[in-house]
Amino acid sequence: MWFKMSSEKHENDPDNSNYKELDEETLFVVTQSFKALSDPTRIRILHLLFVNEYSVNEIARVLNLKQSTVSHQLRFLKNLRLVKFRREGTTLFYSHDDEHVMDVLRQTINHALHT
Amino acid sequence: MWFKMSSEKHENDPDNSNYKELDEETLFVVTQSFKALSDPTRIRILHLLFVNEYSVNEIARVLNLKQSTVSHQLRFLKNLRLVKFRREGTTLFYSHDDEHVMDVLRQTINHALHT
DNA sequence: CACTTATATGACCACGTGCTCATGTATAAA
DNA sequence: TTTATACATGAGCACGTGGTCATATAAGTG
Repeated sequence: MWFKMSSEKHENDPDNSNYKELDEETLFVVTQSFKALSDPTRIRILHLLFVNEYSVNEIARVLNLKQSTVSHQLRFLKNLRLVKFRREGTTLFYSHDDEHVMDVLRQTINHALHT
Repeated sequence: MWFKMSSEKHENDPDNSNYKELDEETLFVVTQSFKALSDPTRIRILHLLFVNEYSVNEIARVLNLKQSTVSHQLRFLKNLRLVKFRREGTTLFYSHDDEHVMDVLRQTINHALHT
């Protein structure tokens, strides 16, 4: 026996009044997450942080970026709680802090590599 | 018996010369994919296209957007091959065309909804 | 305290992005 | 061919973004 799902098409709902939009807050959160991943510098930083923690200067040296550039981007990522840091003397070691976002990044990189 | 993995830390590679950066093309592709998802209007459009196909005017009406706005964003998404369309008379029906990106979007929306 | 090292921050600038208006193009009907 | 409908496109503008330089702050050392 077959049932017609209301989501199959919208021919029974010509005005599409049945469609449930994303609520504003969800839309904002999702947008922000992807915005964090929409810049090559931030992706390079997060990619570096997949496995290890790194200090600001290490990140700058390995990725050949200015220290201030790295600091700015880390602040951006920190505000979105995608990275965290621990202090050791005057040095700050940054590491990733959002498994879900790192998973999404990992998936997308792997997908890009295998196509 | 325990082995020390080289990826455990980078203390055996102080200059981190062992680190393999993302190649430029992969970085570009990944960045572009996320850029497509980093705008609320584009997310709303793709979210609408999760299940059904929609004409340009339908999208504009349901999401309360100008027709030209929708057209511009659809061109953007089309260039990245995230959507496709079929013609029926003068009407163009758009639908999604990249399962991976739609999956990533679905995951992230669900994650945002459940936190 | 002064001095060094590591990082953060603010001002500025060049560039990118998204929306709107006006207009162009394509298909179908009369 | 004219007219109507659906969609695409270009120009212009307001705003956002990322990098750089200069400078500030913070912690450690002597």
